[in-house]
Amino acid sequence: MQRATTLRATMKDVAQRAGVSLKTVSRVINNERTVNAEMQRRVLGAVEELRYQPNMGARALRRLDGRSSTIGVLLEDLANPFSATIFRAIEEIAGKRGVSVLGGSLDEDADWEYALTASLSRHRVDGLVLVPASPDHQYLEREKDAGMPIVFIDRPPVHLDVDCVLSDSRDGARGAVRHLLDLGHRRIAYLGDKTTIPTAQERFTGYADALKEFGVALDTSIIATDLRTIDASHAATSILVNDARPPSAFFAGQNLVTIGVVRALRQFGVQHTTALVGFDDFLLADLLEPGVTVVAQDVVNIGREAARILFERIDGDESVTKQVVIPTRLIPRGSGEIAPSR
Amino acid sequence: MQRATTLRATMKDVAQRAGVSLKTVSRVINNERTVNAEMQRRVLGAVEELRYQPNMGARALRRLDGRSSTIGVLLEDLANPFSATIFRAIEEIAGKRGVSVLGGSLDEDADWEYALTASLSRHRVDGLVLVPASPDHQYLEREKDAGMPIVFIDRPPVHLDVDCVLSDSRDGARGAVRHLLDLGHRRIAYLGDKTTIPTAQERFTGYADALKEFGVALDTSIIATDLRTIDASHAATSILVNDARPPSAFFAGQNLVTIGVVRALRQFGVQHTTALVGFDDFLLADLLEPGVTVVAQDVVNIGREAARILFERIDGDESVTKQVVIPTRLIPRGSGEIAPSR
DNA sequence: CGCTGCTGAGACAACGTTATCTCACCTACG
DNA sequence: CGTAGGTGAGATAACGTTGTCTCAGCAGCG
Repeated sequence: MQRATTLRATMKDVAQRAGVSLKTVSRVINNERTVNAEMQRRVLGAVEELRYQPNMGARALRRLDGRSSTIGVLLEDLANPFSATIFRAIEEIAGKRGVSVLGGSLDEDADWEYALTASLSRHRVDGLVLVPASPDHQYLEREKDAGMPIVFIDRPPVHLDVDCVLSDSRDGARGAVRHLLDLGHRRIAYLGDKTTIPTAQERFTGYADALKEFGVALDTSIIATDLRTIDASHAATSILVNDARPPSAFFAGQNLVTIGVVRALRQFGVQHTTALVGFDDFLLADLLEPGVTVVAQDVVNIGREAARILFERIDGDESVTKQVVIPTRLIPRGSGEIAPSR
Repeated sequence: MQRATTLRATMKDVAQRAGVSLKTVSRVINNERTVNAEMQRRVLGAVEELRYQPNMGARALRRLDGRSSTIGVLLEDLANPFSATIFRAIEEIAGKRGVSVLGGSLDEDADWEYALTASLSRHRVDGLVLVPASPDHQYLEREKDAGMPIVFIDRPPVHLDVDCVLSDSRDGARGAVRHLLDLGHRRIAYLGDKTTIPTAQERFTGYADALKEFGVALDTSIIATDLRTIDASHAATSILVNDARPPSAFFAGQNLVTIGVVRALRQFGVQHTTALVGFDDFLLADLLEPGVTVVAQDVVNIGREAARILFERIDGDESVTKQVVIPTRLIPRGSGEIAPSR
């Protein structure tokens, strides 16, 4: 079989063509200043003629810093807008530095997380951005020690000391529920994602905080958790809406959950009489009737901040690890401003 | 400076620990059968203890086939649902094979496409999936010749012979416009994306086809192109709606364009009297009032098919290049079923 | 004029793997 | 019992780069 690499020009080929030594080509490619103009010209000419592209793998192997010009980004699900927006923000910053991004979706599967981080480790990525699915992150200590900076997004690291960027979930949720309480609601349902997800816990805590402030007792009969899909949320909402004493307001702890609630409220024709505030904004929320009031996360900035920190670490920043909290913003659009009926 | 790679165990370390030769470790790692059980046990023990992870870069360098276990996926914009869904579908198939995916967004910028394909070439990706922004793809011939299979998505290759997967844009658009014509509409506006995008051209052609079938002449005063954003589409629609002779129906050639039309129709309160069909489905289209009728693309299958073909090529398939056309589907939801007013 | 120091360029080794070659050992056979 | 053939394992080279060492050539100096 033809060796695949024989098909591409190597430094050796360029050197031969330019009539210089291998090392001189390397010097030109790496912009070292100790090469005279004429030789440089000849080398660049040969590079052009042969369309030479340096082999990053070989370079990473030999270089002292071992950098692969590659980072890994593992998110929950690249097809959902939250993950996709973050990926895009990171990719943009990486691209400017000439760094390529390896991306993956974990789907809340811890084993898959172990598999993909191992794969990235084998590829010797220069850094990792992670929205973890696993409950314990100590296993990443080894990678960190091997010189791979890690930045967590959305969920704080457990048993691991690395940087983290997240929304102020608890505060955002508290604000949303206060907003409903201020309007007079006292029977506010909570619908949330898997309770193993720290952000979901935080949001629930914010919900509980607000109720407590107003002296309202938690009522487990109007609290539903572990809702992962539009359908699950739709089903849970349907039951609540048709209860003898339905909640006068809903607080939905996540994107898809919110959409499920919207669908169910409309199905039973109570969307104009039941209040709703959702956590996390989504496209077209303003065009529904009523518009959906949400606690918006600044997703783009979460991604940018994570990328910024990661590259600082890659560039040698050894300062103490930090946790960056990005504030949320309540966007009233109608559904959250419906007062309880008499 | 400490050499970064010194921090990670190498085959040599494993060999030493297990008391065997380097090559024996290599044999175990690569599941070669010519190693006896006892040695294998010792090697695997050492691998475990040292948490050895093979260096893919070094492996790719040395192996005859030069495979990096990496592919590149360059799409329009990873933050938009079309691109994100495709990326996810490809990533899923690649993941099952233990292949990592380098992703990038081109934003219709041809120069950025040249830069990113060059970067992927330097990383020696095993294959490339591309939604091109450039008008001419001959420059990729070199990569193809170097043994890098390429699959185009959504837009056919120009001056390059590679596989391609796309939706039947022309047929889908024709069907959508026929649908409106059948209802009696004769004044149907066309709003579309950049005319340099082949898919946009196809959709316009489908629009023109249908009008011709019904003997309706093209009217450039109700045709707007080069709309790239919700705002641009909103502005164009606003003008048309407020015209002395407004169109009775709109055909929107792309996702964001459709949303811009929806916004404008509602702003001027004509969403229940003006028909609308959009190309490409979007989340919540069914929850708007009226629900938005769309020509849905089978995005997941486009991505899967592209990945399938790419890996077949990587596995050595040398058959003649193919073009796979995935059919579209008209989903009536209300907005497309509004009859023209008398 | 001879020595020092600098500058530009090549020779060579090494990074972490795998491919090839070699060899020791064992089994089977005449 | 001697030899052919097979089998498991190590020695060595090579992949495409970059780091280090070396050296030729030359300017500057006493």
